[in-house]
Amino acid sequence: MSPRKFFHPDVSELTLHRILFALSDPTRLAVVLDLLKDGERASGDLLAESVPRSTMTHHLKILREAGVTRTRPEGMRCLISLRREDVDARFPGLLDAIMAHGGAEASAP
Amino acid sequence: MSPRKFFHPDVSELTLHRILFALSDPTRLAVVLDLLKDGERASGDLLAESVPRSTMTHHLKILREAGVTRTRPEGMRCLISLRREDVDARFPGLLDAIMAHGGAEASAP
DNA sequence: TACGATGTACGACGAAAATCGTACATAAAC
DNA sequence: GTTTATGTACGATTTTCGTCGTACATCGTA
Repeated sequence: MSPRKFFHPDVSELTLHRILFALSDPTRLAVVLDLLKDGERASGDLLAESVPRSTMTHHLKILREAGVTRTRPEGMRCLISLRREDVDARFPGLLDAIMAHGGAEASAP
Repeated sequence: MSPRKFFHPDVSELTLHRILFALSDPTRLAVVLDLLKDGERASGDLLAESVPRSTMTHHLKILREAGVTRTRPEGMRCLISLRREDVDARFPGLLDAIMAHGGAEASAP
């Protein structure tokens, strides 16, 4: 009965165009802006009102496999956080620039 | 006999997710990194060896309509440049972060 | 004007992505 | 063990994207 496992790429495997692609979808960008503002959040609380669960799972998988987020199971739920240090280490200033933009288009599509 | 015209979005119309999408394709990212390094360049000189002209036109159109680049006709050719001030005004630090990454994945796909 | 050079428009094709319903898996509580 | 809450896996569908050939437009020059 192993706990749930999630693949997370190593820092050295992060590529710029993959990260940019992950952030180029309005829904995923809104998620990341939420995380930048509020820190770790339960996946079910992210845009819960406007996106079906299976769709959110899909987007979170893309963010996770691009190395942008970390998924940590906690009981029944999943806690999502940014891999800020990792992304910063490889692409310094990128998340800062995105966070600086802030809530201007943080709403869901 | 009007000269060729190209649509360029106003600074206020730039959106983060559109810009990130424009930069998320390896070919387009390579073009932008070239422009960051060398300044204005003729479109025909960009990745000329590896990308057919109609394909390059397509990518340059996406970059231009996202507000990342400016296209300026000069005789038979088209000179492409980054709209650095405009992108910087709206998303400070974004291009800096991308340029900092530099040539690590500047090669074509 | 006719020609060669450069770039665009358009269309077709295949690949990839976004959405989401349903079925299944996991974890906690009863 | 059963139930309930949460999230994933899978598949189907539709849309979008990337590629590129061909035809056309623009520009300079002979």
